[in-house]
Amino acid sequence: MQSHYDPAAVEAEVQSHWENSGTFEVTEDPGREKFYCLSMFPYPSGKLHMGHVRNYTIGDVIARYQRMLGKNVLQPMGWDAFGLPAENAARKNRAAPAAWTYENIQYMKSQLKSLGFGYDWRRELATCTPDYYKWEQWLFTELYRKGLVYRRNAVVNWDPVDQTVLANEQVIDGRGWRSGVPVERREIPQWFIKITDYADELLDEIDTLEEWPEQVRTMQRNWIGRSYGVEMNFVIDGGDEVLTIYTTRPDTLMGVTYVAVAAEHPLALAAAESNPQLAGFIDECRRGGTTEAELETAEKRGMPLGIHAVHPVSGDKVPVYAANFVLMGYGTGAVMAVPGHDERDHAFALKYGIPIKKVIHPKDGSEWDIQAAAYVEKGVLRDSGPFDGLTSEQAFDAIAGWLEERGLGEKRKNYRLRDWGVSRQRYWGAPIPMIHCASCGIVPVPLEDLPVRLPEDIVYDEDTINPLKSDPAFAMCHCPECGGEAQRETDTFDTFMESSWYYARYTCPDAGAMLDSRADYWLPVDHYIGGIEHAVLHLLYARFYHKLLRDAGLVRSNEPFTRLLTQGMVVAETFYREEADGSRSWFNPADVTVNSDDKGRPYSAVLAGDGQAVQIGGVEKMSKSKNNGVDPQTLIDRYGADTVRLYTMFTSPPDQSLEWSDEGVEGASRFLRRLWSLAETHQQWLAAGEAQASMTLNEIQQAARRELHELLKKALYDYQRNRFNNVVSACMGMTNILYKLEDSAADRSLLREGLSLILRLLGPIAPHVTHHLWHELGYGEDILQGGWPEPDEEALKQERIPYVVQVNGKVRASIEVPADADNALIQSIALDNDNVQRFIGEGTIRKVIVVPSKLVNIVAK
RNA sequence: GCCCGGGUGGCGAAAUUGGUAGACGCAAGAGACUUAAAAUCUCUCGACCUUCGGGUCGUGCCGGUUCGAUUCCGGCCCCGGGCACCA
Repeated sequence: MQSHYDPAAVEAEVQSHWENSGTFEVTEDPGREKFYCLSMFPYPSGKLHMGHVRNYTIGDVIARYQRMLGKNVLQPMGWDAFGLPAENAARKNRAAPAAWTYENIQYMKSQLKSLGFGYDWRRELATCTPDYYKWEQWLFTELYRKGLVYRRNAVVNWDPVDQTVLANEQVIDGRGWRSGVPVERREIPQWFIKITDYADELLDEIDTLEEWPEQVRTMQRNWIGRSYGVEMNFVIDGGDEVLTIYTTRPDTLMGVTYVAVAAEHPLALAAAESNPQLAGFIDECRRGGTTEAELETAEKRGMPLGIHAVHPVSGDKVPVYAANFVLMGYGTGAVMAVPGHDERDHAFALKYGIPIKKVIHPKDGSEWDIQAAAYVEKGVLRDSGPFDGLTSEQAFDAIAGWLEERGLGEKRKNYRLRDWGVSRQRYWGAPIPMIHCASCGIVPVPLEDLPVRLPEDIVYDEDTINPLKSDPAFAMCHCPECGGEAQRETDTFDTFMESSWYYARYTCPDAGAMLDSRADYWLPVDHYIGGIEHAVLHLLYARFYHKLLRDAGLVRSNEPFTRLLTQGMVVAETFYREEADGSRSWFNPADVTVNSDDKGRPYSAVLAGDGQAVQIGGVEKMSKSKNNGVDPQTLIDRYGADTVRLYTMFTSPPDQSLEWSDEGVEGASRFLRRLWSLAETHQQWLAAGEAQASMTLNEIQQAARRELHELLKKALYDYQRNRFNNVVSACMGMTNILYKLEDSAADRSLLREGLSLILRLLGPIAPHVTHHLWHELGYGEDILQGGWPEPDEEALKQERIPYVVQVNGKVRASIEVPADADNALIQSIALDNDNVQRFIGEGTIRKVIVVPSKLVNIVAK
C-alpha cells in the first residue's frame, strides 16, 4: 500500500475495474427489487459545470446506496442535445451545430467517466439523433389524430430588423440581442398540444406525489391554477357583437364600470380605422416583450374605443377600452373591470377617470373608503339590485343562476395553465412532422416516412438566421395523401418535447417502437434528481407526457417520478465593470482578488490581470452570462474526483444552494488523506484480520464504541432523508474517534470495526478511495458487495443517561441518572443539585416537566 | 407584479421536527515537530460581564402562543429561484 494518498492512481485503477467487470451494466431481473435512479440529463454546452457535478454526484450517491442495499439499480445518462446555444456557437465558429454538439458530448462524457459515476453507458442516448426524435414525431402525429394537437395564432417576440422570432433570452431590456432595436409582439400560427385536457388529472394527482418536495407540489398546483367562475356575455351597444368574459368574482358583477379588450382585438382594430389616435395607441401596445413579468410590471395603459357594452344585469352602458394588459392570446381577449374590488382595475379607473362603485361591504360592518383603495376581500353585497344583502359566497351562485336562466352566461371551471405551444422558429431542433398541402390541408407525416430528418450538413456564418427555412430541399415534399407537391412544416419542436420522455427511452434504447415491455419493469423512476429551476416547466411537461404515453398504451403507470429531489443552485460571487455604453463585462472569480475586512466581509475587488478595481455584483447562480463559473476540471485534476464529490456533498444539504469556496475543497481533501493515513499505519495487522470483535472493552473503549454506533445510526437516518452533508460529518466524527484509540488488541478490534463502517458509509460518496482501501485492508473483494452496516443495539445501551436541568426554562445544571430511573428519582436527583437550588431560591415549585432522556424543567415562582 | 423558497458565529453549516443553539468542517490565533517551509499533531475560537464558580444577551426585525420557540402563529425587511421561446 502506498504511504501517501495518490488519487489519480487510485481512481484510474478503480475506474478500469468497474469498466472491465461491467459493474454498472444492468438488465431486467423480475426476481430482484429494482431501483431506477435518474439525474436530469445535461445540455452538451461544452464542458461540465459545477451544477452538473453536484447533480450527478447526488444521483450517484443515491444509486450506489441503493445498490449496497441489494437492489437492481439502473442509472443511465444521455444528452439533451437540441437547443439554442448550438446555433449561437455555430454562428460564432462557422461550424455546423451537429458537429459542435457531438464534439461536446464526447468531451463531457470523458469528464463524467473521470468523476466515477456508475452509469450503464450502453443505454446512452442523444436527443438530436433521428433514432430518438423519430418517436416523438410519431407520437405527435398520433396526438393529432386523437384531436390533442391543434394550430392557432400565438404571440412571439419579433425583431423588426433581423425579421426573426426571438427567444425570451434573446430579448435584453426590451431589445433584440443582435439588432439592438425594441422588439415587438407579433402573432404567428403555431402548433399546440392540449395539456389543458389533462389539467384536472395533473392537478389532482399531485396529491399522490407524496415523496416530492411540498414546495414543488405547491408551485405546480398554483401553476395549473384551477379556478371556478362564471363566463358571461356583454353585448356591444348598437350591434350584435358579443364580448365573452370570464370572472372568478361574479359577486362583484354589479360593480362593473368598464370592460377592457386586447389592443389586437377585432373591436379595437375596427374602431381604430376611423380613429388615428387609437391606431397609434394600438401600435404602441405592440412594443415590448411577451413574458408575464414584463406584462405584469408594465405601466397599465388604455384608451376608450368610443363604443359601449351592455351590462347583462343592469342594462347600463359601460365604456369599452383597449388596454395593454389584456392579451389576445390568453383567454378570450376581453375582461370585465370592477375598480371597487380589484387593485389593477382601481388604479386604471383612477388614471382615466372611470367611476368606482362600491358593491361589496366588509362583513363586520366596518367602513371602507373605496376611492382610496379597492376592497378585494369577500363581503356582503349592496347596491346590487336583486342580489342585495347576499354574502359573496351566496351571490356567486345567485348571479351565476340568474345569468344561466337567461342564457347570458354559465358557471365554468378555468385554468391558469395554457396549452403547450411546441413550435419553434429555429433550426437546431426536431422537425415538426406535418405537411401543408394546397388541396388536402394539413397532413401528418405517416410512420413509414418517419423520421423527418433534420439536415445536419449545413453551412453557418454570422448572418445565418435559420438554414431550415431557406432550404428548398427540405421544405419541398409530396403530399402523403394526394401525392401532389406540398410544403413541409419548417418549425421545429420545443426542446421540452425531447426532455419529456427520455427517462422512458433509457429503459429500452434500442426498441423498434417508441417503448417496449422493458419500460414497465423499470418505470416509474424511483428517484429523480435535478435543479429546482425545473420545478414547474420540465417536471410538469414530463408528467403530462407520461400520461400521453400511458394513453397510447406504452406504459402502465400514471406518474413518471416517484421520489423527487430538487437540488439547490451552485452559486458564486459575481464581478463586473460597467462599460461606456452601460453594458456590463463580467469577470471570472478565478481572475479576481477580493479584499476583505477583519470581519471577513468583502469590501473591494481587483482584477488580477490589470490590478484595477471591479464591482462586486453579489452571489448568483453560476452561469456563462455572469462568468462566475468554477471549472470542475481544474479541481478534478488537482484533487481527484473523490475530493470534488466529497466537497460538494459536505458543504450544503442537497436541496439548498451551495456557495462556492476554494478553501473548503482543501478541507475535503485533507479528510481523505487522514482516512488513508489511518488505514495505512495499521494496514499490516488490519489486512491480516487478526483482530476480531467480541473483545472485552474497557470503559473508554465502550464509550468510543457507543459513539461510533450512535454516529452510524445518525448517518443511516441521514441517508434515508438525503442529508449527505450530515453523513460526511458523521464519518469525520467516526474518524476522529478512531484516531484517539490506543494500540491494545481491543483497540485494534474497535479500529477494524470502525473502519469497516466508515468505508461503507463513505463508499457511495467517495467510491474510489473506499473501494481501494476496502480491498487493501482485506474486508473483501468489492465494497459494493460488502453489505450495508447496521448499528449494534447492545453498543448503544447506556447505564447512566445525561440530563439537563432547567429552572424556569434556563439551563442550570447537567446531571446523570441511572437508565432505569423513574420520574420521581430523576426529579430528586435534579433537585439535589446546588446550582438548581440556588435558582429556585425562595420560590415554590409549581410544576416539574421531565422529557425522557433529555431534560428536566422546574417551574418555580 | 404574481407564485415558491431562504435568512443561525469571521465563513459553510448542525440541532433525529416544540426540549442543552453552534456537532462537523473552513478561516484565524497559540503551541509541538522541523535548520526552515510545507505537511502533520495538540489546544482556543458567538458577544458582553466575571470574584473564573458562573452570569446576562444571542438563530433577519417587531409582536404572540407555551413551563420551554431556530422550530408554531400574525405583521414587516432583505436575498434567491420560477413566470410558459435559456435549459
